[in-house]
Amino acid sequence: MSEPTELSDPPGTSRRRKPAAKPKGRVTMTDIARAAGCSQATVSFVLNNSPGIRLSQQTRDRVIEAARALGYSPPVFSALRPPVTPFEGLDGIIGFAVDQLATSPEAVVAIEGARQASWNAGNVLLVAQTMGDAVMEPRAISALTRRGISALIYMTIFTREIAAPDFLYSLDIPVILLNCYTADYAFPAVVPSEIAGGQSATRHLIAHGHRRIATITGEPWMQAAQDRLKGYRRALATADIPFDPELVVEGDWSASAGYAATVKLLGLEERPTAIFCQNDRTAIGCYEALKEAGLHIPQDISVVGYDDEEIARHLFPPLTTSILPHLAMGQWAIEQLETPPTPGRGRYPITKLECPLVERESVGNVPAQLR
Amino acid sequence: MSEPTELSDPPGTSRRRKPAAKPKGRVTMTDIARAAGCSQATVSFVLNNSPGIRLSQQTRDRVIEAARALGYSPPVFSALRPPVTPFEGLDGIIGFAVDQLATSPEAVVAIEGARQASWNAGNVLLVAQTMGDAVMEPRAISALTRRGISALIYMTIFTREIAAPDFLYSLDIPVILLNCYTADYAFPAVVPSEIAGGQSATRHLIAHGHRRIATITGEPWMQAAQDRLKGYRRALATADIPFDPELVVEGDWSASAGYAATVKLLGLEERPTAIFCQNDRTAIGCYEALKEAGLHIPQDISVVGYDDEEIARHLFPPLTTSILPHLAMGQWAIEQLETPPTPGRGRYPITKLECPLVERESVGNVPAQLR
DNA sequence: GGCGTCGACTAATATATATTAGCAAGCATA
DNA sequence: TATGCTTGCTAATATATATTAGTCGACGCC
Repeated sequence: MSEPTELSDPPGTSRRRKPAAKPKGRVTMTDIARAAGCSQATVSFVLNNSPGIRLSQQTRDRVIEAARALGYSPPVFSALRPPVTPFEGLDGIIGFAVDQLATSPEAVVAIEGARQASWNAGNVLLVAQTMGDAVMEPRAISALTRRGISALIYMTIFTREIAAPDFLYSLDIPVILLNCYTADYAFPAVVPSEIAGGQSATRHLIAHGHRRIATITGEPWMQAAQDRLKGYRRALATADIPFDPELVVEGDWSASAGYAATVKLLGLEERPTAIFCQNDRTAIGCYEALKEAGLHIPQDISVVGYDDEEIARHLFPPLTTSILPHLAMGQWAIEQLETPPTPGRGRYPITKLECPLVERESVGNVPAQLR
Repeated sequence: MSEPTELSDPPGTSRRRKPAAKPKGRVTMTDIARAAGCSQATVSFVLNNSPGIRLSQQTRDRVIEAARALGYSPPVFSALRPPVTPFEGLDGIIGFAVDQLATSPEAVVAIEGARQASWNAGNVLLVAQTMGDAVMEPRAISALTRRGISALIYMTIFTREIAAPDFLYSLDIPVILLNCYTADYAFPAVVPSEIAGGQSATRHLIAHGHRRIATITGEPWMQAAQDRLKGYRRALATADIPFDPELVVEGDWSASAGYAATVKLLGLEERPTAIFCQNDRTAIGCYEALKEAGLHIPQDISVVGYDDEEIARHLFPPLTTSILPHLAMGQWAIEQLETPPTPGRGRYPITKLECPLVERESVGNVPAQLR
């Protein structure tokens, strides 16, 4: 085989072949054999781990090393990637890449939504973490794609615009962005509608007669914080309540910042009758400061949070807060896959999903004496 | 192939071949071609999505359908699976199967531990959910194994003995059990040392002078609840404090059960000076009941929790609790992979990892008047 | 020192897959 | 009605991989 029909010298032929060459792109077992100094058959045995074949560990190692060095990889059969459409009883595999799994519960919630939505289709969700790391991310995603996935959902923990890594563009499967979006609208994308969320939280307070509504923000460079504040202002404007900068205190999403901010608000000449904490942790600190000040929630003052973290329902009184729609976002992402099989690369609008308010017991009407 | 060296009739041979047969296990493109009513070449074109080849969509569909129906799949060169040992600069893939991701944070924590441990080795972790479902589980795991994982970590949410699914035994990669174990000790397994955890939580209270220590259990059928209680009893016994059944109240891990149980304990003739809540949620309810009763923590009464949930540090006062070692368990699982390359199938002892106590501010010395 | 026989491997070959060349049907010109 | 071009496919064949049937040398053993 190696000597092209030149069968004049049987053994020790390896000396020839110097002439560069291997112009054909693919790496074959014969190449590996040459590199490892053994026969193609041996390579086949090693790579397949053929049972009943006895080979020295050395040879095995050499073959494997050579195979790796040459980048040998089995064929993929891209057409066999199962579809993601429901009806078929096939087990598709959907990749879910997220920068971090551990820092906040939202990623898991979105995964849960995606899982639920793909459940009846029998699709398996495979999750990889990119850690937002330039080295790990391609690896993680190629671990997903290498053996064929039907679609990729790409999520970030913080809502933001991203510069999608190049390889996302060259995948030949549908890609859905979750909680992030690209400037070029190249992929379907879904994010929470934080502006509307901030607005309806505030409106809820207004509906209870509050006019003097404070808000404690998150870290101001984060889009979520900006949008929630924007919603707050819109709600005030809609109700013809003048915006009072004194009532906006900058926090950083933490309970201690919530505490400090609340203390500050209570020190105001005319204190607010309601506080919109832009996340639940902030509300924890806020609660504590209010209780210390001897105020009762919601009789004396109302509080709303945001995010509907687990803890919100364990607070006393249970906190009215806005649900981050990550469950729905996960479902939405899967649904996108079901409808059109991705026609070319279009421009997709960014979908925003509502953050519904869960009413619990931390909001009441304005106390009579303050009305 | 099937016609043994009978080369007398070149074309149109397909008419023969009827004789049932396809005894060879493997499915070939020729099989697919026959099923789809086309040539092997066409199958190759379709499956490889060869560029520049024009084929009707119908034919493509038929081929793909046939390929699926026959279960065609590309070879996996098992020997090429990258090792899990650090040094090598190769990106291995480690599979992590867990029954559920969303129900509790522990799964994510264990994953995080595994990720950290495999980080410097450049290994990618791929997570799949089995949902404890007999149909989904094999699919999920085969989705992992099919892409050539180097090892599998199999985790359950609740600590328990499992009957490992058969296919776990026939995998040719290392399998590590996390938070579960099999009766036959066939795999390395790691679980939290709940007995020791319950013991040291109780001992901590004893060390602060408490003698009358109550405990609120979890759901009694769960192993964790049994073990934590066992640890409580051991600590008492060690300190020569008689066990008083009155001081053990059955809960169900929930805050409301914690509340009710605490109310009951406070109604006791001689009330406890400390309460060991067997999880943090129970402690939330406990806190509330104590506060309502006008008791201050830790001046009047001490409380410890278990699990170190996020919320524990936001309680007022921050709750002393035991850390579930899931992070360490995840790391441990990865470390097991690094040491011996799994010699045969041995019998592995179950490893138990400590649940260290985090001291915060909910434990104080016994109030003078009660001492 | 002749004789098994066992470990480690390869030559040759059987099978599977990829690719090239080109056929045939349809249909739009001309 | 011939001409040419496209679409859709296959026969034949080139390449790649899997498997069978050994070869070869190093023991071990009367």
